[in-house]
Amino acid sequence: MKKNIEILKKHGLKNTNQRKIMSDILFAGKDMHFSAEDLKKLVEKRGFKMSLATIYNNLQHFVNAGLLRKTIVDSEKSYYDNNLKNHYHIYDEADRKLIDIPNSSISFSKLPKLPKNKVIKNISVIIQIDKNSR
Amino acid sequence: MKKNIEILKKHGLKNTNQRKIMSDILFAGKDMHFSAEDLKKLVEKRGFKMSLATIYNNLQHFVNAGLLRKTIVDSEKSYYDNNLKNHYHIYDEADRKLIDIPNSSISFSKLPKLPKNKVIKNISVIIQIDKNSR
DNA sequence: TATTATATTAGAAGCTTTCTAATTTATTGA
DNA sequence: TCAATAAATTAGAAAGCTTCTAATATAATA
Repeated sequence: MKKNIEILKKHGLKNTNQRKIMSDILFAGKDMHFSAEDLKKLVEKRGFKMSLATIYNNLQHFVNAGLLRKTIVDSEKSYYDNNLKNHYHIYDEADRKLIDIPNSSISFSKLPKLPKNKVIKNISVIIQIDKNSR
Repeated sequence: MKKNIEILKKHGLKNTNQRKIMSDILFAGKDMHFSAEDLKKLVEKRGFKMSLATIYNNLQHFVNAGLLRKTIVDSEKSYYDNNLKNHYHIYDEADRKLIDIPNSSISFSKLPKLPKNKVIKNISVIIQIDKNSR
């Protein structure tokens, strides 16, 4: 896919086979949440081999370039999100699944005063669902 | 401190030297955020030795017993919080510090509809402060 | 207080993530 | 266009964080 190569170039990232493979999966247009290991499995499913280290390194580059987001959900593992629109998450502990919810579905009527000179970068809201509910 | 021993007993936790040491630090009445490694340093500062594994194991037990909370802030490490009152967090990326903010300082005017039969366990709000603001 | 059952400790093992030397890709100049 | 040089990338190895489990300690029972 030519488009993906151009996306990489535009962000100052060298165009390598490994990145092309990752981009084909990540920028196909479907919203997804995944760990590095998840992505490795998807790469292998397509018949390619790639070191997990390479996947980690490139995910970091993609995040720095603004092509992906690293989400804060779980303290055991890092998860990435290719949905760049501002949004919140519902996290279901039972199946460890993250569900995107649009920005418009949560509103604040009150927010705290910040320390002097501090600026909000992001507000992350995670609604945890009880493991025992079903 | 006798009180801490009783807290442990009340929660079905056996009374060991290691837990007494941890309790003396954690339940002294001061709100704190810390990692397992942080706590190990505090233990050593008091002149005791304890395996990091023991600290991890016991932190988990304390969380299960409802004496501590595991917070979701950083995907690199687990952080614990001895403040059990419902509250939210401001996370300052620059110095990697968490600041507690009381429940009353944030209000929602709108929350999303949940999937059928699912019940909210917790809403975690983290306000990330921009690294470059000062 | 001795015996049996249960829980805890901490070294070792297992994940997840980062580091760095070898390699690949891009750039420059002829 | 092609060789030489510079810069970035790959992936094995190392490091860091967390869990597992056999040996040990604590609690329960008689």
